[in-house]
Amino acid sequence: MDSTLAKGLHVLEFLARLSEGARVADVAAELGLARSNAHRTLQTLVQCGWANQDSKTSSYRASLKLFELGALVDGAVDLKKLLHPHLAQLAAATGETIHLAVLQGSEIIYLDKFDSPLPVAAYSHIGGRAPAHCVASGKALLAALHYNAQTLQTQLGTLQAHTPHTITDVHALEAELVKCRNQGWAENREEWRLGVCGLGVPVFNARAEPVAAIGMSVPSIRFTRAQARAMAFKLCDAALQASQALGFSPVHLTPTNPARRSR
Amino acid sequence: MDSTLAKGLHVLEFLARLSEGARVADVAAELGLARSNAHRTLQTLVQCGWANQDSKTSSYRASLKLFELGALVDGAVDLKKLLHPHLAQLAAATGETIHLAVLQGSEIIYLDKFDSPLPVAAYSHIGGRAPAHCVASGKALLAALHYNAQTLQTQLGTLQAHTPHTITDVHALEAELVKCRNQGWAENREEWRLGVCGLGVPVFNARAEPVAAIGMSVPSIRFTRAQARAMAFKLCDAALQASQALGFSPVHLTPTNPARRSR
DNA sequence: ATGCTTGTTCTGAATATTGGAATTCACTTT
DNA sequence: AAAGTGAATTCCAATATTCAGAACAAGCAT
Repeated sequence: MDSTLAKGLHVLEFLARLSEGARVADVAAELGLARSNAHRTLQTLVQCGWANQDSKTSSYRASLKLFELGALVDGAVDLKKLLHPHLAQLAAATGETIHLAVLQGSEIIYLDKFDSPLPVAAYSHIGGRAPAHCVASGKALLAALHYNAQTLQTQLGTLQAHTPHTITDVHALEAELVKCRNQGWAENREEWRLGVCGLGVPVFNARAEPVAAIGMSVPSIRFTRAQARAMAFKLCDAALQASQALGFSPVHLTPTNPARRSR
Repeated sequence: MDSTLAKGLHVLEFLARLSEGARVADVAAELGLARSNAHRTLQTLVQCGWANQDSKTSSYRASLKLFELGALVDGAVDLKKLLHPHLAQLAAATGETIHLAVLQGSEIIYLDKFDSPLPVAAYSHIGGRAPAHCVASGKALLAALHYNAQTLQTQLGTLQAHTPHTITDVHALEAELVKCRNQGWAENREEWRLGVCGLGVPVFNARAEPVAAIGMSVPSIRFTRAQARAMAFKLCDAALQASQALGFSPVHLTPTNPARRSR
């Protein structure tokens, strides 16, 4: 493994996550490097265009190259572009916070988001992450992937609790996912943040693979059983249309297909 | 300069710009590396989470880490978040394609975009770039920065022509920028893409520095003098409100301030 | 002025990287 | 089934690179 490259990537990530500029000493201290070492690494990042150096304070920050390339990453770019209008429509129809998420290891990453005009505890942003087992989008994707307890264990590791309602047992999670598949959508009842509930439905591509999930975040106040059902139906409709936008065709469904669901 | 880091960054950029996955041999050939060298570099990227390797085909592609960090880059994140609603409103009011851009060297980068429902030659996307001297957003920013011919020359280099209408002389560009400052907005009359015109107005932060531009792309068919003026007024209003959202205060304007403009 | 902090440059010593060859692997063809 | 192909991966000794500490420079506060 190229340690110089690994070190440079860590420095870049450190810069990106910092909103202010970082000085050489900051970087050296944070990553445990010699000052001279940190200095040369930062200079390399600047010369390659991945960071900028403020000419006055000589502090460094990540450049827009990261933004530019981030916007190009495959999987994000296509999904986001194709599904954006569907999310917009759903957001307009429901007035709730809607997001598009994909699974990455044990977490989901939000690719796109529409904020509700109504006051919601806004806790996610585009590019942000959340543990897959705590949120509706994540559970929808895990359910669609038909993971069993064994696979869940290896993919997610220990199920960390984030509220008293978080599911922390793999077998309980497996049972929950079965329920999701049966009812056609996933629910999150304050399992990630207290006061926030959610719904999630998977989106399938032309090969009927679950590639993303559409999620909705709702304050627990507005999340009665009847309201949840009504929202879930809208969400399922939107997700089906989104899947079709990706070339998914419901007629291909077989009894063993993860996308099968009844209403 | 850390050559290993530079090499790794090039590989990462290559992966990001590619929509399909790349094999070891592709990377090696493209960047002129030995296969074993390319292999280790790619493995390092995977281990650090910046790339994924397809377990079937063993091909590599950039991971969502790039997307995640790209969404965090300062300057992009704040501007985009704060100005998004203003762009949305403008897009809704005009029905034209609206974008938010910042200056980066000789080019502008699109931070945000609203597509027009009307048929437009859509040629830009979020994260995409365009030469600053050819587009209205770019000219608005250059004008707001009060660059003279000398500075323009060093910052932009040779002014490449992209259509017969592109301004390729620095002194002509300088004169054009004066005109922009006087009328309060910048225009692009098919200087970047034939058939596409545009308008651009700078957005200022609390220190009255031009930090971004709001632009509008319009097919040349709909771009008569009267229509352009009407749109430009709306654009100026939106840009002023956007500037105020960043803490800009028009009362601070002085006669020498770049933001001064009359209507 | 003087001392403190921080960025940058310089150096030999130590170490990681390099690229060609050998090996394994996954498929395809005979 | 066996051999053949093309690619990914592993190995290894030569070598070029990086490392860490010290020295230097520059800015700032005391």
